[in-house]
Amino acid sequence: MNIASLKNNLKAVDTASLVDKVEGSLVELLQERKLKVGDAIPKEIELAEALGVSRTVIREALLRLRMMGLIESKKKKGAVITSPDLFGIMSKSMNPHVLDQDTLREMFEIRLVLEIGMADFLFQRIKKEDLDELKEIVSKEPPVTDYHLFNIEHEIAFHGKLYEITGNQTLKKFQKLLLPIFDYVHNSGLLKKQPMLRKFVSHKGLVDILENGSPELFRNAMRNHLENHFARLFD
Amino acid sequence: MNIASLKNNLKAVDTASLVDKVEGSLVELLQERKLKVGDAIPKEIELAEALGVSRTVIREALLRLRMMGLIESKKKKGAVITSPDLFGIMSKSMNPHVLDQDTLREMFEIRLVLEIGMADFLFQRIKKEDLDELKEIVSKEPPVTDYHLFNIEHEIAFHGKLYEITGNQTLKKFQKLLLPIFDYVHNSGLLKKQPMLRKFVSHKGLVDILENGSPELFRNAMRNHLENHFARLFD
DNA sequence: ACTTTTATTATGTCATACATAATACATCAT
DNA sequence: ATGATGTATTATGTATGACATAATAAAAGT
Repeated sequence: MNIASLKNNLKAVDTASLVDKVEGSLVELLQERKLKVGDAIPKEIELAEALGVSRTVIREALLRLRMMGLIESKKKKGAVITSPDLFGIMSKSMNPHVLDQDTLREMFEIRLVLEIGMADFLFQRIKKEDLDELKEIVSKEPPVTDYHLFNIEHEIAFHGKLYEITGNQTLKKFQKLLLPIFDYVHNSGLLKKQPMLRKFVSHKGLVDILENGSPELFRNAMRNHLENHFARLFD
Repeated sequence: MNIASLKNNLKAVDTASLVDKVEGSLVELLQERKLKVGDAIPKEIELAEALGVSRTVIREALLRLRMMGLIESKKKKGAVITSPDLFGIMSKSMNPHVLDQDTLREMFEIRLVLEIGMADFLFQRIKKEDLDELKEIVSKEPPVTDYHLFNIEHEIAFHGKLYEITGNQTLKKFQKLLLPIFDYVHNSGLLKKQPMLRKFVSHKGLVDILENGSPELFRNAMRNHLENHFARLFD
């Protein structure tokens, strides 16, 4: 009898650890019973007895759920269900020092993709107050000097506001996550050369288009605005 | 003495739990010593003794690192350092049934942003073989019927290939992550109405532009191609 | 009625023992 | 000697029991 036929007859005994199984059971519990956010789940000991495993295993499984953002546990109240914050989880391992260079560069690229691609949502959801705030930010724009090719904080204020305008909280969180990466990549020797000082479409130019232009115009303008970054990636 | 002045004098005793501290120490250890991927880290007992805490605490901290994708632990070999897979981590909690509706809709939106914004990377990195493959995919495009507004598998094949062409692995993983979400959102009653059957720029049209056009043209074409989805969000 | 003290409770931490899987080493038959 | 088979070792996985600690509720005191 060869290996292949064995595989067919022996049907893979599950190699999953106890914790794995318990984790599965708990996740099921959460989504089946349609528990509302804020509801408490049973105590560790109760779970241990109900599932017939030790509290150790329950605790490890709960820890996993906690890391996934599915629950939060407080000292006395036990654990309560929470709505998972996807990027909050990622932010844990989003440490520039532990990511390899390829990944860092790719995150850098994704930021560019997002800002060019978000145009339609900007135009769909921008309000008058947003426009005013953008103008306010632009009016405070510091001059470009030789030492500081651009002012990081001002960049963050402007571009961050754009993410906010999209009305997409998840996207906004993503951006917050990308910030340290962007900073790191920009300053490390990861990319080919220092950006040129040539100015392309300015922040003010972008605002003008937001006020009077179209998504199409904005996409192209943003692409142009980010030219220095693209140049460092492509040239 | 009021609260404010207290805050200044008492300098925030760290409320972090033991596990929190140990986790921090371990992360430091990983990034300071510049350990290569595949290197083994000390055994649990050694760590426990070195840091002066119980093995329980060490284990919980290690579990966190494992969930962050920083290490992998095997039965005998102890734990080895791995390069964290950001989206692999997220995929753990990326279960449509545990995410709230707003988040789901926002993930849906992000997909649209990405596909419109990725144009420059497509043009920069596409190879002749990629173009051939895209043409091959398009040639097998099933006809549109009343029952199936579009064939999901074909959609995935085509758009997935685009992500692949960007050469951005992280982006590609992101897309894989988004797939079940997209499917779920599309089929659930989350969005306003069924997409219309009107055809806009086709897959073939997109390929033509990839061959002879420019990033600008592609962005606009993709925006048009996705019009049905946008309509469901905006109308 | 309001503050302070005490008791309760569920998670956090510790210690120890044993189970289990992966590996290395020793053994044996040919 | 070689290759298969058994045995020992080792580090993680699981179980158990105990105590610490923080948050809450209940009781006591003014």
